[in-house]
Amino acid sequence: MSFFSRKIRVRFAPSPTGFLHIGGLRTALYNYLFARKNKGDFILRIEDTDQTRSVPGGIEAIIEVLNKVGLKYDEEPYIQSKRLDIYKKYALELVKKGKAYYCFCSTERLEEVRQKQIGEGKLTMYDKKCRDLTEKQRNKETKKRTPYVIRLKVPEKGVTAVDDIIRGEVQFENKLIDDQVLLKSDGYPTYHLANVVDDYLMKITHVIRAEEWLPSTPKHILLYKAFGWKPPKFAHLPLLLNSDKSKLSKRQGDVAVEDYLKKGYLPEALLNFVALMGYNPSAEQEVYSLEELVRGFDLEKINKTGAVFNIEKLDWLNGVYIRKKSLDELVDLCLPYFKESGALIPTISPPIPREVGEQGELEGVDKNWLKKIVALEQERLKRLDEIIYLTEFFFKDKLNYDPQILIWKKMNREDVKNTLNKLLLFLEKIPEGDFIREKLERLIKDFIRDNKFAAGDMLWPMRAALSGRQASPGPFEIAEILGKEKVLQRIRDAINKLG
RNA sequence: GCCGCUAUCGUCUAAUGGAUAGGACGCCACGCUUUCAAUGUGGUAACACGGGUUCGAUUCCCGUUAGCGGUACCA
Repeated sequence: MSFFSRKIRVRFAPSPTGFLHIGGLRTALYNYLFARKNKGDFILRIEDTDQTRSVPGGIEAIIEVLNKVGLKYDEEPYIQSKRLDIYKKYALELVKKGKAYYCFCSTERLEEVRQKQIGEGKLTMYDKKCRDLTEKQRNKETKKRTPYVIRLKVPEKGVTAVDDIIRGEVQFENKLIDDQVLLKSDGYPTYHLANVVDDYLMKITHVIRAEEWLPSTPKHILLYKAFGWKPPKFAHLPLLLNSDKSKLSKRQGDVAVEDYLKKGYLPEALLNFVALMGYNPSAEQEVYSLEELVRGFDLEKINKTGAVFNIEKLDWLNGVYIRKKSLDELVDLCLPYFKESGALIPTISPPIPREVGEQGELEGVDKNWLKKIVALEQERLKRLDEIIYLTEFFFKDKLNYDPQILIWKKMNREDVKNTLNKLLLFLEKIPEGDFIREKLERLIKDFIRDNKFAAGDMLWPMRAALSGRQASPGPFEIAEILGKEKVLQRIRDAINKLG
């Protein structure tokens, strides 16, 4: 950093529409990465200048999600609706300078003008009726208390160039730029005014935002010029897309970060995933910690193309992060899902084998016991919420399943029944204390060998009987968790089912 | 309509004026295995099209096409 250069300052500036959009998360993340990489500041600014669209609790929702995913911002969040007088002051200043003007046109008239223009196949722009009002005309309207807005007096000639870090120079003809409203009739600023004034006041050095803002950037640059301020640098991020390539939206899947969190996507997976939609700091690596992302971050490397949100890859990545968790962490992460599902309510799963561990009981269920269950599914989990379905059969007394699944390959009903009967007799003789995975495995495998069974002929029906599932963890680990009594019970049930 | 942006496997991406265009997800096959998963190995699949520039273009330029974004007293 040279002696003269200012400290890097960026901001994330969402509107509180009720939830944080996944695209917003990516924008926030890139701002964060850029700030951290450059030892700068990352500011949160709430752009709630549309009274009709602000949702109660919207601000809190955004802050909560940012906290949950660990994107820490510097300073207290700035709330634009609390800064109304500032924007008004600056709007008036522009009027005084002759760079903006009062407009008394009603929305009805504006709509008429627009319709007429559409009918004639012309551009839909304000017709500048009030642009050159005399002071007399103006005073007349003011006296009548006609509602007004303040509009920017956009130059009618020339070109405004945006120098974008990601896209290079983009030019816009001034004559195609509308005389933008800066201050609305309700006294609130529009996005354009508030954004420019705040970025100036908050000493923002780099505006990193989504590509949808690129077309309004010349308006912003014109505003900086009108004020006599130096514009920040701009970087317009490629959009996040639905699979049909339209801008990522609800209707085609979840769009709220909160929804992903609820389903059991881990914050680190979400950040990792979203970071890679736009660029990759290296050629081979796919899994990045936040620190690694910071280290490798470079605005110039971001590509220009929109990125389709590919949930399958997110699922894979989330699985990677789940497998990296320690068992203790994972159990804690799964706990809310167990609780919500009611799986832990003892009435549903009464006598279960207990080892009362030092961690104690949890709503009637021993945590060590729960740990064993979670351990079995760790490598199968893609989302935390799947833990419920995956482990359901541990908590139930009666399993409901089609007896057909008990039948392995070319065996028939009778074969399976006989096999299970033999297994039952054998297991009955095994002492309860030997219902430990390794021990059971050795005993049963010996038994299989001694009786010249094919392993699958015995183990498949056993596993299916214990789980009631086509696919599940192996029979020995399930047996250990269920304990002798339940194991025998389930095998008897299976035999009965086979008729 | 007008303005703007963009174009590498189905998807996310890497790289390059000269390479068999690399990785990941997905999918397929095989190995491991009692199933599933995990894991290992291998495979599938891309430079939108047409002109230039150049000894040589996926890469640079122009155009076409397509996609997307914007076109509000919404952000």
